[in-house]
Amino acid sequence: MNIYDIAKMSGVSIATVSRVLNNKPGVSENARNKVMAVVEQTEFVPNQLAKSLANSKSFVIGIVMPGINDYYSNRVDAIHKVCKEEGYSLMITSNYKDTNSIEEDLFNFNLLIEKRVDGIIYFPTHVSNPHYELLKKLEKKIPMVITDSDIEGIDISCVVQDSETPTKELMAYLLDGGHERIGYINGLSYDQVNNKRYGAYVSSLKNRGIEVDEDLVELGNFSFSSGYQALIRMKDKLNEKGKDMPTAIFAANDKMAIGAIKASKELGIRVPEDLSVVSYDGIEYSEFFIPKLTTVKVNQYKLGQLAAQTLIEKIETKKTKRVKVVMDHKIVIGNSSRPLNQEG
Amino acid sequence: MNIYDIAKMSGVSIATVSRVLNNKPGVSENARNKVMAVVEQTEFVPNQLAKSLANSKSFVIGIVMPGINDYYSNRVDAIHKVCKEEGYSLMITSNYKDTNSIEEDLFNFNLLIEKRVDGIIYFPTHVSNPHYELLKKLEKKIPMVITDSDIEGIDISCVVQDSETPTKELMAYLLDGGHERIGYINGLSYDQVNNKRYGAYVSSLKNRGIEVDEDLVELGNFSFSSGYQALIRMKDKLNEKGKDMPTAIFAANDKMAIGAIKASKELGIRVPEDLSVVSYDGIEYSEFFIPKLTTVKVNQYKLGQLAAQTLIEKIETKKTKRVKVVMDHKIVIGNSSRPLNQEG
DNA sequence: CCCCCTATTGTAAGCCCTTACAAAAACCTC
DNA sequence: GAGGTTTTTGTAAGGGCTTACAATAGGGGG
Repeated sequence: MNIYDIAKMSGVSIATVSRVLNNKPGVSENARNKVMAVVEQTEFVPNQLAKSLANSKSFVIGIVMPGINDYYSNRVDAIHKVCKEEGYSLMITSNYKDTNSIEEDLFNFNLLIEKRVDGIIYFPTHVSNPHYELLKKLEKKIPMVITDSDIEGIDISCVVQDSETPTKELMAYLLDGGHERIGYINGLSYDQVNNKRYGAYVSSLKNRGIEVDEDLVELGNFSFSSGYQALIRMKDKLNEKGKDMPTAIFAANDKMAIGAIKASKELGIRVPEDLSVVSYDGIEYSEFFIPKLTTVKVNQYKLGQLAAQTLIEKIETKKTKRVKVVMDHKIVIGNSSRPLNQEG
Repeated sequence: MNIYDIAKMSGVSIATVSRVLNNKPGVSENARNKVMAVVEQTEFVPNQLAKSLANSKSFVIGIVMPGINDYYSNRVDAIHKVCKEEGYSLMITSNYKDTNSIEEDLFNFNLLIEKRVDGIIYFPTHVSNPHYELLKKLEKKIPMVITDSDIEGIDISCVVQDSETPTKELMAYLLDGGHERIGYINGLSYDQVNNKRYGAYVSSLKNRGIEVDEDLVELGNFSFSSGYQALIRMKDKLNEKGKDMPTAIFAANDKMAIGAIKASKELGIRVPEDLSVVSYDGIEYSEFFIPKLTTVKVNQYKLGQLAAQTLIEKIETKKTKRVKVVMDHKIVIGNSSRPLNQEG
């Protein structure tokens, strides 16, 4: 069933059918009615592939992301919503290699380009040199927006979180509260956002004249259990060296903070009485965890909206000006932390 | 840039180019090399839209889901992984109307059909009469697999959880532990899975000769805060009527259980000492929440895998036999519950 | 009733592929 | 080298749509 059939059945030409189907002017009321009647009766569904082919426009937007997980679900939901409102569909590709391999990102980009998506939203985590080369090649091939990473020298708009300011604010909160021995549970080292957070942690300490103690820094991978284990490792290591536990810990994300608090409880360390734990992300759980987390709430939903809007604007206006959108943030003070000298 | 250009540049015909591009036999080594050289040099990317049009096969699978959220992310991730391995891409559509409106589901189905996806995975929540009509129409139009709901009289394969057995097992655990006043925090009433859980709760009580006390049943909407509020409402209502709180509560999902536990703590009700809370889903967070939840772990990842495999098999073999796959489950006993008579 | 202008309609080419079928080339055999 | 096979190659039609442009119909004025 195609427009030739519809044309025949309604006694008009395919051009007229096409015009009716696309609500274009220049069709008599009579012809329009005849066509509509046949379309309804036959439940005809035009073939978008053919349409896209003829128009060189697919009305599909692609996402290249590290994995479809709870961390990204709000962001993707927002992207989908905006796309839908603007008439676009969403094609999602994600990366299954452990290392978020560049090969697989490349594969995903090619897939989307072959499918002739109108634009791509990229959630990079790594930004290595080969990524740079890859993006450099893509920058003029297809409209694109990057989230979270701002890559210098590449003409691609981005929507990013300001990772430094909130980290500094939260560090100031701890330091002002009298904490000086502040540990850190770090995330994966290739992650640009993560590294900025860590960098701000280090500089916050230095600005107050506090030396960074390597023994207070543990590495995790953003998961609950890695936070759990990181805390246990930290405790063991400090024990061994005869050092005290820190009075506060900054975890690079909420999940690791939760894991660390769980481990603390099991080790008899009370949070926040003995140990303040603060973190980053403001995921939904952070509010319902007991204790409620002190964290930086990043509005993933808005981040997704902005990314989609930026991309669609780029697609539709063909504007080439690079835009950098910085998300606002919000510090949430919960019950997982408190000033050092507070009684209670 | 298209195959005509490539043909011209490499001095062969488009048929030969097409054969080379698709690794088809019957091309001389010489011709193949010439074409490959040009393809590499020009970085030519064939247009999948045209290909799909010519082949009547898009290698795209669509999902119609209620919303892209953390609950579904594992399932979607698994679907994507299987699709990718089998050479399919994924197009996601979700429903933004509060009520998961049938109109929007219909819109999404039409969108995917217009885009000529090869098959659809549907995550229904409602299954009302209009849904039935809709699916009845679609059943022969396009290969489809439904998750979670088994709809009688419709020739569409499904992958479902067994909601009743695990609920009964968990109820037996509570009842065997001496609990008799067992409350329930229900989810949304249109959700088939939810209703089966509730039904099993009711029948478990009846089988032990326990009357269902309506005052012990509260309604939530699966969110943390609805569980939180449900518990507070229950307490207030029981207070008013001069009744005791139940000794255990079955929450229709983990999030509501967590909300309820949070509310309990705030009201001075100790979990599990004063109140056992059990629930359903086994989300990642349930294990790291304090206390660790007693819950039914549903393997969302496997569910997604099975759904995708079932669909792809249907697409590729054109088999018409309806299949019903039932997921296995696992009861996880955590620290949010305990036998009534246990001291501690 | 003729002429001109506008509104409507249809034809055909184009978007980029695949593939059946015909044609040409290469290879064997005797 | 003729005759027959097999392999390679190319032409052209088809998949379903859009749209420029030509053709036709309809309307108004004189």
